[in-house]
Amino acid sequence: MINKNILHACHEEGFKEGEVYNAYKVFFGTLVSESRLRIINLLRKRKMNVSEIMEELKDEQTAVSHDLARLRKCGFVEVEIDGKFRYYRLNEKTIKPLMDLIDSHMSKYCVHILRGNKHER
Amino acid sequence: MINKNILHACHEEGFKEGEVYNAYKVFFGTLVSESRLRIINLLRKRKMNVSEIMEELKDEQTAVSHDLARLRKCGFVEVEIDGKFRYYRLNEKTIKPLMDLIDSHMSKYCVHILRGNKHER
DNA sequence: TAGTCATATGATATCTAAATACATATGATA
DNA sequence: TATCATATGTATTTAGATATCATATGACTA
Repeated sequence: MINKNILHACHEEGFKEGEVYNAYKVFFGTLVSESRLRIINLLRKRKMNVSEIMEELKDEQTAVSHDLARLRKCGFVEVEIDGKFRYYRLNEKTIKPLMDLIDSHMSKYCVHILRGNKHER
Repeated sequence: MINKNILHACHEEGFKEGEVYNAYKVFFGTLVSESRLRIINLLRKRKMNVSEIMEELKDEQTAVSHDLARLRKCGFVEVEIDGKFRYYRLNEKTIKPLMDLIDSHMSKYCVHILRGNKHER
């Protein structure tokens, strides 16, 4: 079920317009982070536990856990507990297709963004 | 054509890994702005010129133009010049389906984000 | 059951980047 | 040439993110 409008998504839940926009800000803000993008990118291949992610990214445990907390909060990833390990997987339903779409967009506009052009009148 | 990986998008263009992630940061950073989200939301309905957008959002001309410049740069919108007016339309190919996907994601997770839950163990 | 491994959470300080505001430029039309 | 519609440049303020450190928890292990 696709919503016609950003606001429809949460309005029914009783949130005000400004609050809904805040949720979108938190959601997109989650992606304005190289380390979180790297995690997402890793998880596109397979599920991984925290130690594996740390190893791949050569990053600190607290940093990785903080990033994962934010990703979880926004529904980018899901956790699966396996003994003392926690395996993270990408949200297949929405985030996987989302990232595919964005990659396809970026394959066209990445260059434009990086070159910093303002106009092409 | 869908890319398997964030990096594939721009690697062929000769950009380094860090640069590619920067482009993604700029892209998503564009969406961490209530005013820009409002503009996108407006343009989902129909194309509009700058004055019309100003009127709808009750915002200053310079503010709106700055926002539009950023949206243009990242490929969210396209311009169509009509005399002294400039009509903006949403990028139909990628951004429209993208926003639909995100809305559908948010209809599920918006509440979770707004409540600020960290965990649901 | 104490220890340790895997992971999460909290708090704060620093740094970056974004919103704001103001000045000015440009291109089209009347 | 004056005015309308819009774009661009830049400095200031301010919010938000990253980094770091300290600590907590839950599970397994000797």
